[in-house]
Amino acid sequence: MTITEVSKKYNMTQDTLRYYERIGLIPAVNRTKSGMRDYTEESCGWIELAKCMRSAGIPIEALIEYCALTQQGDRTITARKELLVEERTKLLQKMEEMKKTLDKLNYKIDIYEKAEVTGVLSWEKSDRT
Amino acid sequence: MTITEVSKKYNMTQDTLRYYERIGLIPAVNRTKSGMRDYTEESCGWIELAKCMRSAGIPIEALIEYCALTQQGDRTITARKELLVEERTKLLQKMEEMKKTLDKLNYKIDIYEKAEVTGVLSWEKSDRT
DNA sequence: TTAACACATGGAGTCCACTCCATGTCAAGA
DNA sequence: TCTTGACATGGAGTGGACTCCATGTGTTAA
Repeated sequence: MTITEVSKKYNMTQDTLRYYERIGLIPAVNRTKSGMRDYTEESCGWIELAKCMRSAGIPIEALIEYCALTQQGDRTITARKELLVEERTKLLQKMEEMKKTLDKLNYKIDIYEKAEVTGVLSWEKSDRT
Repeated sequence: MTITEVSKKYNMTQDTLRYYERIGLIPAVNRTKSGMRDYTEESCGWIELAKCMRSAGIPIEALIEYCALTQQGDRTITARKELLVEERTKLLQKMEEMKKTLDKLNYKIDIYEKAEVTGVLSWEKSDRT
């Protein structure tokens, strides 16, 4: 696949695709004799993984590390697993933060909705923010 | 409360506290006659809200807007509610993305754990990333 | 009253993750 | 063959969110 096709498939810019490859977030992509990128099935798998991880805010540095480990063969399996476990822990923490924020948002929206009907903002104690 | 006390209470740097006030993410804080910040209960409420919202990645711009609306009185109640609803929608979307990523992470960690025992990476089809 | 330390301000610097640009090569249709 | 549009590379620029710094004033304990 050409870079244009991949960028359409995953809805990512060509610049981002080249950037990810350049910094080693995905392994080097195959080239045609003339130097054009020719994405394989496996390249696409990496792109998809990168997109998924980045969409959840997993830092680029961790993904570069993971990609590097992968290219060192099966002896890095434990290291890779540990890296992923660590990122999972951080992700879970972020999700908890977001859940708290969601609750706060729901609470405030509820107060505002009531106020639209009654004309009165019924905040709890000193919570007039 | 002094800025040092507030920064300890919320575990935020004084620089961040001043920064938030400077950009209007929280309303202007009271001052002593000599110009030192003197945080009230309500100021603290704003700090807490800012910290909570930012920890979930709500953009600073939206929070500045919300703060500005709040200072324009009750006639902005609907606008404030709509702003919060919009941010809630985005937050929910992010949480879904994260859930997908979490599933992927769990799947991969599982494969790596099995590989540590069996010595074989049992990826599905072309999913060797 | 005088070190030593807290606080204030405005502006510069940093980090992350892209995104854009200049310049040059390659390819495919008129 | 010529031209136009896709692709390549290296490097510069951008936006968001802080974080640091220089300089000046305030405060307080010995």
